[in-house]
Amino acid sequence: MSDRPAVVTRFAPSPTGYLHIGGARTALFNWLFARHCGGKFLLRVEDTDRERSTEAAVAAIFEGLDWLGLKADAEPVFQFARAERHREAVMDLVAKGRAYRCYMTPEQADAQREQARAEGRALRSSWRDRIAGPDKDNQPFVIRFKGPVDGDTVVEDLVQGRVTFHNRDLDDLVLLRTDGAPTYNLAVVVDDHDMGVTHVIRGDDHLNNAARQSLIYEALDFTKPAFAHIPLIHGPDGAKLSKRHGAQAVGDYADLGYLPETLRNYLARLGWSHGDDEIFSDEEAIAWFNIADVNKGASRLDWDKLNHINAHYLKSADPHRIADLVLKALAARGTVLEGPLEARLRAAMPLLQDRGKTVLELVDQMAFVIALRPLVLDDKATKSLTEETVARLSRLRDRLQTAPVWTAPDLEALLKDFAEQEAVGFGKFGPALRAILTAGLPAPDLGKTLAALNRDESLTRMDDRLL
RNA sequence: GGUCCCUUCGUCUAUCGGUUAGGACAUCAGAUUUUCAAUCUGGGGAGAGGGGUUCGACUCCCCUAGGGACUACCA
Repeated sequence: MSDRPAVVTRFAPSPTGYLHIGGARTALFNWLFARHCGGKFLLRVEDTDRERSTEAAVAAIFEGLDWLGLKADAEPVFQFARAERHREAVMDLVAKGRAYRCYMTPEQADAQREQARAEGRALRSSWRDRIAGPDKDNQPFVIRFKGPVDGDTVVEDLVQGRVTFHNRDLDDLVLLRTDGAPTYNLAVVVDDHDMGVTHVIRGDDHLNNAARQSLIYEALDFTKPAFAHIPLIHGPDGAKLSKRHGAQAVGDYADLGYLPETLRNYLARLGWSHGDDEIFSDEEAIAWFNIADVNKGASRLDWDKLNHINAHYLKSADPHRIADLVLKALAARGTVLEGPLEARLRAAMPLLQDRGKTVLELVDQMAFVIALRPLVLDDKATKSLTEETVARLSRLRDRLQTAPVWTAPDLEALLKDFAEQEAVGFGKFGPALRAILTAGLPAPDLGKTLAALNRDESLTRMDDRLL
C-alpha cells in the first residue's frame, strides 16, 4: 500500500553537454506519458562522472527543458549527491554474495575481457569466487556484480516487445570504482527504485543496459519498472544525429527562430502518431499519447516539416510575443530598435507574421518596415519612375492622404478603385509604388505594405520620390 | 568479432490477414497575381530481396541484405 501515484516517469540526462534534440524528445515522451496518466514527471541529473559533468551543462539542460515547457513535478535529483546510498546498496549486494571485490588492474581486466571475447562470452573476473588474502589488504579494488553464468534475462519492453538476452553475454560489470564511486548501471537502478519510477522511458541505446539493470534489480530485490526504449532520432541522411547535421541543441532551435510549441508538436509526431493527426495542441497530445503507439524504427529529422509546423504556430501566435522574438533576433544582429521604429514593427506584426517559417525569416520579411529613409532604389526601379508614372503616383498619394481609414483591406480597395479610375492595370503603377515603398525588399500585397508602414511613413516615402 | 534492435511513397506516418495501401511535409502542374510568399485545385510517388504459413499477406515465421545500438572503473 502506498500513496505514490500510479505512474512516475523521469528524464535523466547526464550533464556533459547541452540538451540535444533527441534528449528533448525523450523528455517530452516521459512528460506526455506522465501527464496522460495523471502521474508524475521527475528529473534526475546523472552527474556521477565527475570528470565530464559541468555546471554549465546542468544549466543548459534546465534552460532547454524550461524553454520547451517541460516542467518536472519535483525538484531535480542530483545523482552524485546520493553516492552514499549507492554504496549502501552495493554493500548489500556484497553481503548477499551478489557482488565481489575484484583486484584486477585495468590492464588485467582488458586482457581477460579479450580472452572472454575470443571464447564468445562476456567478462568474468577471476576474483569472482576468491577472497583476497592479506597480501591484498592495501591494494585497490573495484566491486563487480556477480552475474549469472547461464540462463536468460528477459526484458519486457513496452515498445520493443519481449527481448531476450543470454546471461553469458553480460559482463560482470563494475558497480563501485576503485575510488569508491558508484557507476551508472548501479546508480540508475537504485535511484529509479528510490524515486518510485514506474516507467523508464529512454533511448533504445539503453536497451542492452536494461538487461544488465534487470539483473541488478533482481539481486537487490527491487520491483522492476516497466521499460520503454524509444528509437533514436537520426539526421536527414539516416546516420546518427551529430554535429554535421546542424542544430542539435534545443537552444539552437530557439536561436533559429522555432517556437517551443513547434518543437513539442514536431517531436511528439516523430516516432509516435495518432491516426492522421499532424498538428495538435498539448492537451490533445496528452490525451492521445500512449507508449503502445510509439514506433520501433528510428526516424529522421525533416527540416521542411519542422518549418511547416513552425509557420503554422507563428501565424496563430500572439503578435506581441512574436514581435518580442523578432526584436530579440534583431538585437542579436546588432540592431536595437526603440521608439517609433519599434512601435511601427509591433503594429505591423499582425500583418506580417504569416510570412515566415521562422522568426529569422520574419526578420527579413520585416526589413522593409524598419528601413531608414531615404530608401536607395536600384537603377531599374529608378528608370520605372517615368514622368507619367510619377504623375499617376502623385494622384494616388493625394488619395491616400485623405483615405478615411488606414487598414489593409481598405487600402486594397482604394488601390483597386484608383486603378479603375485611372483606367489602367496594376502593372502601370504597382511595381513603381512597391519600389518606392520597399526599395525591392520583400513585402506583402501593396495594401498590406501600406498598412504595415502606417500613413505617415508611406506618404513620406512617396514624397521622397515624387516631390 | 559478439549480443540486441530496426526496415510502408524522398521524409514523418496510417494499416493491427481481405483497402483502388490513407494522410502530412517535400515535389511537379494549373489557378491566383502589383514583388516574394501564402492560398486553392490536381498529378506523380511506397510495403528492401527471397522463401514459407494461409483460401488470402504490408500485416505471422525463416533466411539474406541494409541501417542502428551496445560491447568502459562514460552515461
